[in-house]
Amino acid sequence: MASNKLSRSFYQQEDVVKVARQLVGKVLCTQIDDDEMTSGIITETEAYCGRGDKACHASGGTRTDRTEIMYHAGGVAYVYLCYGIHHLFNVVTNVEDRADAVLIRAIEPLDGRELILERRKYQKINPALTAGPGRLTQALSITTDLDSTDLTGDTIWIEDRNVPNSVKELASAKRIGVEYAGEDAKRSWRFYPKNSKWVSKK
DNA sequence: CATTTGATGTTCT
DNA sequence: GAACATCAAATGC
Repeated sequence: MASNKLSRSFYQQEDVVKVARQLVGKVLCTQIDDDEMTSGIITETEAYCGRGDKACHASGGTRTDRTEIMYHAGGVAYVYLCYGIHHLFNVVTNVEDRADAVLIRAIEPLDGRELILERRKYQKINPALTAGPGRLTQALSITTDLDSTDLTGDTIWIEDRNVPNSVKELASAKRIGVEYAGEDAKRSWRFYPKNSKWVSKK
């Protein structure tokens, strides 16, 4: 069966907010070492724009060792450590030097559910398992080791399986945890399916 | 229930 | 030394 893996041209679209919308309902997959493949339906995203968005790590065109990968052409992973504990996964978008990215905040488990439960030390499947940016990376075994990984490769990738969520009505809201960004904190650049349980916060 | 707090490490000033 | 795109456990109603 041919896989509908998202192509480089999908990630290189110029409107990062549009990409964030389109990613809801797509399927994020990881194949780590010799583990079984794990995946989940993306249920929550946030857009970060390199130009004119104070909430973005690369706002104002600042380049540091950490943010350098955000200036890469779209289609690579940006993974960083948050609060010393959590690995947060972003998709770099747009063409080279724009530094746009989409943060994946929540998924609904699909493939490899038993392995996901094991990684999270959970007994049952419920939203607390994978709804939250630090939770889903643990579930899919995404760490900063995977920073800069090419999303068209065989370690982390995103597929379009035309799952029902992809046609649900989307809700939007302010981004989480960016109060420091002043006026930019008010932008409604967070997206999730209306009525979905697999969302970190309403 | 809601709210607070402690854990934890890298980056940047 | 402060800040940080968070989470889970503990405490307060």
